[in-house]
Amino acid sequence: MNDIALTNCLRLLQSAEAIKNRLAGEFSAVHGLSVSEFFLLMQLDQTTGRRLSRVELAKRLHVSASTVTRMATPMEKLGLLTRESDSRDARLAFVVLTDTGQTRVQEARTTFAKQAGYVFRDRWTPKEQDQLAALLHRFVADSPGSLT
Amino acid sequence: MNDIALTNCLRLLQSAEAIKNRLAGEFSAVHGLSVSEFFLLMQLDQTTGRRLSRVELAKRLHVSASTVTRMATPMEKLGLLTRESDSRDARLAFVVLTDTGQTRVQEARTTFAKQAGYVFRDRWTPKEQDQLAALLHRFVADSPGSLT
DNA sequence: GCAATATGCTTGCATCCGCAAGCATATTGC
DNA sequence: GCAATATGCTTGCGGATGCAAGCATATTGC
Repeated sequence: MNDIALTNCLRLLQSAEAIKNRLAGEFSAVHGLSVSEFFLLMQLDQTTGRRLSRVELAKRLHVSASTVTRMATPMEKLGLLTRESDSRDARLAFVVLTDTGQTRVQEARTTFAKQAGYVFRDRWTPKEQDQLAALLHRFVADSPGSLT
Repeated sequence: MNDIALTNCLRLLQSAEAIKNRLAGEFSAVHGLSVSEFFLLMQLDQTTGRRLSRVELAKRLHVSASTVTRMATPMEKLGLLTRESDSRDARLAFVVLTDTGQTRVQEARTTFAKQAGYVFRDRWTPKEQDQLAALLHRFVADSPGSLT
């Protein structure tokens, strides 16, 4: 009845919803980026060469390839991203973070960290936050886009 | 730079994405319910009287009121839900779980618990799962739709 | 009592996203 | 080498959802 895994699953999903809703509003207002777009830029920023193919990006963001295509286009027009092709494989179309994009994502990261701080600070001690980080690490450790 | 709250925020959101994607597929195939619909039924099942107003349901599910309207209609047609009105306030339109709906949600809950078990069992010991539950409890404790 | 405001619900519109199909290029089997 | 298959990307379509507007009912201020 009160299965522990069921409970954790529900709590995890509900917590994520609450966090996302809380962050989304003011975050986009400040930097002109949605949380999804911010995650895309973060992935590139933490990759050597600041470039990834679109399918790789899709895997890391847990979205479809078409979503990556549609997310990248407007950000290219804003100058945050560039498109590059591979000389050896003409199918590949890399998404590359520009200098402008890097500046923007670092500013956004500061805001994000501050907001995250508010969310966690009132509920958990630093020690408990470390515990939580260790437990959640198991989940993201085996996926390539851990972002930490 | 490596702010602990930022890390936890990212890990929590990424974990939720991974879990949701993993559960969504086979879950809907077995019971004909999306995860969102299952959550809606769960909320009603754990409420005394098995009925909630639409705005209250919207708050607990972290969705808009219009989404509740559009989610409830097809489930009424399937006989899982009924609509009731309040004799004292004609604006209210309660969403009520039927006996059929209760049977269905309990079956679905079994499947959900089994899937959740697979997700957690391989990564965490029972003791660690208890730790995680305690930590996440802080997040959902103050919201009315804790579902636990 | 009546106007002004608030609340609950629904609907039109825009947006986001996944799926499937289509196209281009690469790799494999013969 | 060439056909068959696989891979990467884009686009059309449909589903889901939030926002703002609209409608019905309740409450408040006078």
